[in-house]
Amino acid sequence: MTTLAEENYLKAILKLSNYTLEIVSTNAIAKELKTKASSVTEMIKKLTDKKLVNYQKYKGVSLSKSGYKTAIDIVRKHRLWECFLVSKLQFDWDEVHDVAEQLEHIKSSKLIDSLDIFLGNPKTDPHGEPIPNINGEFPKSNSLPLSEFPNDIIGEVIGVSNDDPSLLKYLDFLSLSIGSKVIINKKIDFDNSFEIVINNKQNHISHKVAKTLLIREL
Amino acid sequence: MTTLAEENYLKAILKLSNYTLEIVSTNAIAKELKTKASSVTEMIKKLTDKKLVNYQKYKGVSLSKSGYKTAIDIVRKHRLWECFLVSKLQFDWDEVHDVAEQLEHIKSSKLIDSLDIFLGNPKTDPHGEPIPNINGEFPKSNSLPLSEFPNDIIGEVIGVSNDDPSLLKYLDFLSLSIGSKVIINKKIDFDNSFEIVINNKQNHISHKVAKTLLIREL
DNA sequence: TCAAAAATTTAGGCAAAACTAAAAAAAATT
DNA sequence: AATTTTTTTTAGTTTTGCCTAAATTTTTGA
Ligand SMILES: [Mn+2]
Ligand SMILES: [Mn+2]
Ligand SMILES: [Mn+2]
Ligand SMILES: [Mn+2]
Repeated sequence: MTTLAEENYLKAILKLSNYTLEIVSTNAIAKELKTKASSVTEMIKKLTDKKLVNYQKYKGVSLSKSGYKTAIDIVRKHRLWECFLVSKLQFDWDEVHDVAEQLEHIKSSKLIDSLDIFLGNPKTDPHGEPIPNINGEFPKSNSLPLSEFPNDIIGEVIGVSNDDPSLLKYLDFLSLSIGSKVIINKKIDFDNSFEIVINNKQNHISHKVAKTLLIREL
Repeated sequence: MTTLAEENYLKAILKLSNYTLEIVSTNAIAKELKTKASSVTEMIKKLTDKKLVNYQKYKGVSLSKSGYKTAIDIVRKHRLWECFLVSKLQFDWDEVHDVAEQLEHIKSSKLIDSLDIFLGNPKTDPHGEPIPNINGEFPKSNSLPLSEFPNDIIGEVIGVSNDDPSLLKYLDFLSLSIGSKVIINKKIDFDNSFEIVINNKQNHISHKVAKTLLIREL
């Protein structure tokens, strides 16, 4: 049985490894979890004892098979609960993340699998992020961050890879949502920002924002 | 902010005080929470510091106004989540308690109030127990435990005051559910058991079971 | 009323998960 | 290659919530 703290570490490692079994550094985990490197080292030892990660002193840590499955399950729960909050309880997309951070730790496979069915087996969460299925497999989609998308081509926003409410509220302000059509007019070299057209209206966005927008060619 | 352990203590005290501000003993709490009296004493001190209970050494503990409200909120959450599991996710009534024990600790008043609306403001949970409203008030109902109900009078089962799955499965086996009609034929003095008619079928139940059945005169 | 029994509290520890400060290893620079 | 900087680990504390054993208070009942 995994503790809440262990689950949060596994989830952080999964995210930092870009959802693979790549090696992740102690410092990166500490930063992600807003904790100290020494705390991370201690927890990694516990996770190693439980065979949830592979670890070599000073060399970093990677998820084991079972650690990966555990972490994916938490992401599955997080994203399904976000769907529930938006589609059944009328939450806005910027209100769901913090509650889902709590709900993702509820332990009951019957609960989450019933919820999945109740929601109609959604493929993506309210931010367009893919939901692992009951076997832990992702529907991989062919998208690029807007920051890497070519100029002058119509793209569709299919997701936002960051659940920070301040970002999401800003996107609302820009009238930018899942399904919006965008075209990059111009990349500004000086600060890596972008002139873009969103639903036929001219806008300017920073590199930091552009990185979070997942775009599919139309 | 209350911790999970604190919430479980408050809930236990509320239950043992019969949902009043009555004084409760250290040992009773220890038994309810399957912990040791010494642990209870320590926790009571913390709850006292937080002004959630009133306490005098060796004299027992009672909920304060704010402790009562906090405890009632947890009961409200517990029972609403049980409703959700049964009415939306098709759980059986004996499967919901353990999951609700986890869900009741999710912190978000928007979540629970939206859930209440989503469920249509139910007045009772799947076991017939009353659900406090958004202001923490119970709909008080005029029911008696079957063990105190008079003989030869038709009663209706309106609730079960214990969520133990083994009890609930046994009631299923007896075809006894919320709404069932019952008549006590005979009280057996030797073991305090009962001969009763459930939906026109003759049965025999123990005192322990009879105490959990809440009956309303028809 | 007063000793025995029961209930409760105190004292002293333990494990989980965090922290700070110091030591050690690895990486980057000169 | 040697030195400085950065990263990581170790050592020693803290807090929360639990435990056992011992001490104290209350209750029981002879
Ligand atoms: Mn989220
Ligand atoms: Mn999301
Ligand atoms: Mn219950
Ligand atoms: Mn119930």
